[in-house]
Amino acid sequence: MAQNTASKVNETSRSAVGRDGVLDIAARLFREQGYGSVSLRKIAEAAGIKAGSIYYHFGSKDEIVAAVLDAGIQVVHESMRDAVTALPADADGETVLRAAIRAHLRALLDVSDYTSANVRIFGQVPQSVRDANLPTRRAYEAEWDSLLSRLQEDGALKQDVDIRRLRLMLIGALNATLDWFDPDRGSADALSRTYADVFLNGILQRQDT
Amino acid sequence: MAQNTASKVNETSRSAVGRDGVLDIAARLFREQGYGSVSLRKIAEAAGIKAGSIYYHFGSKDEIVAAVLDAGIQVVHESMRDAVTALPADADGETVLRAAIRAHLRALLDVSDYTSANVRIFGQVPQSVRDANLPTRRAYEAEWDSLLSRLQEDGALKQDVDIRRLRLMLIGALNATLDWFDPDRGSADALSRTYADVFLNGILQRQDT
DNA sequence: GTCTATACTCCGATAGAC
DNA sequence: GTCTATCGGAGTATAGAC
Repeated sequence: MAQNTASKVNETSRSAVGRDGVLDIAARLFREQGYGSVSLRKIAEAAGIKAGSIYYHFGSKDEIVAAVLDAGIQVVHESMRDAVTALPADADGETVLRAAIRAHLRALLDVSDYTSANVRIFGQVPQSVRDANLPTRRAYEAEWDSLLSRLQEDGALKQDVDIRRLRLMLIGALNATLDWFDPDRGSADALSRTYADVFLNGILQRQDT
Repeated sequence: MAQNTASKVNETSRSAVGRDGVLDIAARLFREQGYGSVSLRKIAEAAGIKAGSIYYHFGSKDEIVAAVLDAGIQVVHESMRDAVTALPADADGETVLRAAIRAHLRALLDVSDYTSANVRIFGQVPQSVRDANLPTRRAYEAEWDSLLSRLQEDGALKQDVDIRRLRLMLIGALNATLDWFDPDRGSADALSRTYADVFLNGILQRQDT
């Protein structure tokens, strides 16, 4: 986010932040403190402006939150899709799934305040804001369902697992890392390997060695 | 919770709720609506009393939330420990783990507004309230670590998985069901079986059939 | 134990000057 | 684009009657 619109940069006022800057700051605060604890006054203070000035850029607090939520899904969606697309066309199912898991965790834990803010505050925002975010979410969920279905049809995944439920389990497990992930105890990439190991092969010691 | 203290029941005022009743209602509202959306006025209204009357039973809103959070962990802790203790002494690792998973999901999804409220609002409450809940949480986490370590020492679990990380992954995955679980699509017990299947054996189609 | 009444704080939002 | 000033509402909490 906050990619500079290089056009029409010659304006009179040189705000240190601008609309995208306010969004960046809001996303960071929402990720750090949750929805209820972040007031427009806090956002404004962190942005170096006054609360009333926020309304030049946004019509309401809901509008800010909605923008943060949508961007959060878009970032992780593109991250996941790009990671899978970048693989060789003949990559096997395990490789594909590992890449998707790594991309999701990277966006969530390393890259994006927007994605982590979305995961953290989605359950705290007003119903109308949640509803507005749903189409974007559905698209990302469909991407996962499509990927998992393909792997199952190729015979890489067990036939008896329901795709929707598997996606809910997988994304839910990955998103839960936000509550305890500590980069000092290991990178997001290393964590993604552990998740892939567990989901792919389980934790039971197998007798057939 | 709200177990009636059968002693000294002969009092003058016959409140329909009492302290435990207020707690029950608060837990349900927190589970349904989250922390920020539930005011003392809402709790009082649901309890059939006025907001000011809450302060006869509790010193502050934080005190209510803290009581709900502690009870939530205690319920799921006892549920899990009882389920494991009730097994035959010679139950194998897989059986033990399945029982623990089922007990956790039952408490979360079927039985207790306190447990579900805890999972839902823990990340939304003031830091001081979170801190107050930590000892109770640590005890439950230690119960899981003890169980998982025992299974690993018995050779039931793979040797290369870190117990703490495994516990975080497992509890996180189970708790995440709260966001999407729908009893119309299958029972909590059935869901617990799917989680056990995935965590124990993974989702990869195995060639050694 | 519950009521009414109220103090105090903070919030989202608006109006108008610059 | 940002400022100051302010409105109306809702929140937690307290005091004192019953």
